[in-house]
Amino acid sequence: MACVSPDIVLIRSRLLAWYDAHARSLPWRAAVGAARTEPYRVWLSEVMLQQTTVPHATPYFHAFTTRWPTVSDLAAAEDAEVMGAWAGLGYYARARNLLACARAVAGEHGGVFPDTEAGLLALPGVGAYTAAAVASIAFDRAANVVDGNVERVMARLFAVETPVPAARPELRRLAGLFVTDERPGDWAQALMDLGATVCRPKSPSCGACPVASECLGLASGDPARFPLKTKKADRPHRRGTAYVLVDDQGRIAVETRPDKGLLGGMLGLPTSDWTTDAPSGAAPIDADWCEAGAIEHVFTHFSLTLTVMTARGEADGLWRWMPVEAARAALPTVFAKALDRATVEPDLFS
DNA sequence: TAGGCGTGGGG
DNA sequence: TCCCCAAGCCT
Repeated sequence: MACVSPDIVLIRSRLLAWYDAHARSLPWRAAVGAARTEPYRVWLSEVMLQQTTVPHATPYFHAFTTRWPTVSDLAAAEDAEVMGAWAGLGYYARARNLLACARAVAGEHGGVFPDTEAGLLALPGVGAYTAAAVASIAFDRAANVVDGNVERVMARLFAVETPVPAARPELRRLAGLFVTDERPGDWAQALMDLGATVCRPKSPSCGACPVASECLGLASGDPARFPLKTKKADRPHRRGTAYVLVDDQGRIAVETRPDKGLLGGMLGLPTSDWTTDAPSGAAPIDADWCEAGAIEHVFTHFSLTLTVMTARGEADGLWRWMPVEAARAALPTVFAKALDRATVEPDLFS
């Protein structure tokens, strides 16, 4: 009864038929039967969706496409505008590369995206996945689109026992078995929709899966076991201090962080180093500092306890001073939390 | 190449 | 509460 080997052709036809009936309606996706989505919108959505959920990315997609309707509009934007608009979405190197890519398209390609996988791959912030996704979805080119969803679907269909990340080359090879010139963009999106809605990481709904009969993982009795993973190291903890310095006009001291590294290129509060040991170092300026408490924040590779100090001060030339509402909107989440904590201090902004 | 790089939601 | 994780890319 259980299949011995997944039938590639059968899986393709079943999954494309399932996609025709069950494709998700997403803001960056053309309606069924409509013209293809513009490359700009495909690219923008793909970058926003890197390691990011659809609900989180969606309002940002609307904000960006409203404010910058074309790639040339985006290319002409100020760095600080784009970084501020990205605040809260995370992985801020994406925003720096987004702008660099828009400017490359506007400046070196006449405002038109390259229409080949190789051409796309040469752009900043466009890796193997995004190049393949844009080539297939926007330009209808056959491409092997492999993201986390596709890896999971392949690992289950073929019951791959090698754990990731070691299994990645094999999972990519398996995904490549399905790539043809027939509806390449729909195939890529069908596979990702299946992974997102049916072949989910936890509790997959195999009863709703159009290719369950071909799945060796299901036949094994425990499809959720795939893909196997190697255990990752524990996350270290760091401590630091952030400073909220307020002048008599309700503005706060801020800085633009260096382009490289954590929160690179983003607006930030004055801060100590964040270290494994107890926080050390002097305040950025001499003032009557008051401790407003602490906030907890978790980054990808460490967690952080940030003590928040507040003081009134005079505007000077050492810091940039920004109205608190404007700063709040443009700060990455860790600093927005710290600022919110500071506002519990009575009279700080009065 | 393995590690740096955010955030918020769900089990 | 904690752990996992979501359409990766860069160095």
